[in-house]
Amino acid sequence: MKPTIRDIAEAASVSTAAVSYVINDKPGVSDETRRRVLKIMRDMRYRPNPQARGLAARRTGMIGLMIPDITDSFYVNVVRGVESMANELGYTLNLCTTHGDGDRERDVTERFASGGVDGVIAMTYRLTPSELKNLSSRRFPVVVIDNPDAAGWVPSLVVDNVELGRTATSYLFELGHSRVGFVHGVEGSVTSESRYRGYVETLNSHGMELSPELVAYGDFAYDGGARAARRLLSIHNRPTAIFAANDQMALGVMNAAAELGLAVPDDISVIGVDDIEASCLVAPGLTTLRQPTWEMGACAVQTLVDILKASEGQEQGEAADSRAISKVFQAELVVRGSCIARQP
Amino acid sequence: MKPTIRDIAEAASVSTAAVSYVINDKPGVSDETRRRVLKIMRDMRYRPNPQARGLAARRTGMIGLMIPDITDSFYVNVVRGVESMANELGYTLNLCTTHGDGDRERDVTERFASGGVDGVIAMTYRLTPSELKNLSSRRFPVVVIDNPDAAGWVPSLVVDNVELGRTATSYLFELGHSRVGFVHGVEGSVTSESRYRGYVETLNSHGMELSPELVAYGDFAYDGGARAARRLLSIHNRPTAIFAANDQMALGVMNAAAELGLAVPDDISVIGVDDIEASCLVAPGLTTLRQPTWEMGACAVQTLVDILKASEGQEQGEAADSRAISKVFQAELVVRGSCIARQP
DNA sequence: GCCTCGTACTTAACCGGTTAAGCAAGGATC
DNA sequence: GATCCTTGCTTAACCGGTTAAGTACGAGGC
Repeated sequence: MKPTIRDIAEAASVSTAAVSYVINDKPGVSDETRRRVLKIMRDMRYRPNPQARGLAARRTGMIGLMIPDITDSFYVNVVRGVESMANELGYTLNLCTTHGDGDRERDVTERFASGGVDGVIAMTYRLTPSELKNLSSRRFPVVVIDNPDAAGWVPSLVVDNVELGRTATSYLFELGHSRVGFVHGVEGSVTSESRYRGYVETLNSHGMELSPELVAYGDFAYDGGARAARRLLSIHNRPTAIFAANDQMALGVMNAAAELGLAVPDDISVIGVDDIEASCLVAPGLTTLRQPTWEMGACAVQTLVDILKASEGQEQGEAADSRAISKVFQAELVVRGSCIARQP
Repeated sequence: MKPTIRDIAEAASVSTAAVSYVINDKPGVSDETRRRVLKIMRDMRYRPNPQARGLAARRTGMIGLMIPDITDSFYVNVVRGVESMANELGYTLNLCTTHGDGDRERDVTERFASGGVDGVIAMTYRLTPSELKNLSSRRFPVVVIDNPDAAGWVPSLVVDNVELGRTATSYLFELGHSRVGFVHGVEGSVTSESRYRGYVETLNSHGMELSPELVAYGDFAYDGGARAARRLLSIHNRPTAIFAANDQMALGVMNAAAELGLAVPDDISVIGVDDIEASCLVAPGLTTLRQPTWEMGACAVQTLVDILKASEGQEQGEAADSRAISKVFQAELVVRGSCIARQP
């Protein structure tokens, strides 16, 4: 059987308390005893039981991570950041996927909150800000990523999608394109709407009016992008560049263009968002906007752990500075071959 | 503060033991009391503390999941299967990525074994079979996925990569191709070697000799595939079809071919393995072999939980049927546009 | 009427740690 | 020499559950 703290205590002829102090690097043990105990722990291959530790110390050393879909590279990259930082800070991850189902999200958070984890990093679009707010407290922090609605209610990390839209559109303008199409994601998506706003703002700042025939709806998937492209590219004064709200759609646009006999980038430039793996596996490579997903994941853990650390000090529980910290991240342009200067 | 079992017991005027019996659906409580306790639990929004439960019952309800890389779609799809089934069976997941680092793998399993989880599902190529065997026991089962070396030592789930190689190669032969190139992954990869064996066997069964100039090494990545393709396609009697050991390389092959002025599939057919997202986002779509990743993930959990259940009965610990169950899965051909019958 | 047995509980030990409080010994302070 | 800190430990309560063993009570058998 695995050795327990009692076995170690016995072997070292000290009390379990002393061993506990050694384990946790607390004062009150002489250097000599400390060394002896450490040696015995090593010799007996002792590892404290995390459950018992957690129970007594009221911490689990685990962070709950809730994402809609582990297939989507956006989330996956956030997970990587979370994993890295969590690991560095001595936490371990409890992963749950929700498939964007609100009930499942409630279920999972409930389970998390019931003592399974010390805090939660959530990517959710279904839970309302007040639900999140209710769940979250100083001793059970919830950090939300990529949900602008939650900002102000709970600690949040978001990408500035309006600015992202501006960056993408400005880039195309700088290349000399003036008729730029836009492909939305699913209708009602806050993310897509924000990118659209950046698009419109940039048009306006260049003294242009929005042409409704240059805007189409996709569904964030390849086929939707292709459909939208067939629409946009069949109008009489067709755009010379298309900005799609994500890469899957952008790739759909590229292939639909090819089917229509239009070469990318010579006849039409295409830009996407996300920098998914496929974007550098196609020819020409897709120019896109990379969101700092890894960084956000890492930052989320950092934020969570900071709150946890802060709560250790004061016993207040709720009071004090309960305003939610929000952090805004900017996307970065990744230039590949799918956009070129407009042919004169 | 959150209610504990004592609060419930008090509110229901029974002992904590009675409440525990209710929680765990055990006999020894009258229907009336049971109902009363259940109602109170609901009213007080009581959820038993998983740590305390685990400590007392010697189970955590968690499964450790160790994968090399969460970016690779093969692993991700396994994770999805694991997640689904674990969820269904009432287990929660503890995810760790190792980046294929042996020390980290040892570290993680060590941590898992020290009481964090009830069992482990591991995708590892660094730990030796005997290390795995040592780690694994009836009360702490380890199920290994995709490591043929481990089969026979611990319960294992593997894909029949030789058969996969045969399927891919036969398919190309059936389309009339007789000069078929092969692109290896990194040198020494068991997976790649197995696929290669299937390739060679199929050649032989069609009465052909292996032509060494038709075999090249990639590195499982896009660039390696492209490099290999440039080699294979520049020989004087070039292949009419290429079988790459994974999709990333196959896409590299496709693009390199295009750069050389060869059309896919008209001049050259290409087949890959894995069915990554990009494979259906390119034009033409990449014909590939899909491994039953989801199914393997789900099956791994099933196997693990079966062993756990079985161990509850007998107290033997080690003895009895300690032979490792192994299960072999077959890949499935996914036909898209990148392979066509050889032009006469 | 007594014994036995099953049912519906309760009691209390235990899981493996943490931690507040207590205490003995030795040195400094006055 | 009595008092007061420190230092270095030990004791024991506690975290929130589970579970073996014990008990009280009513029904059934003889």
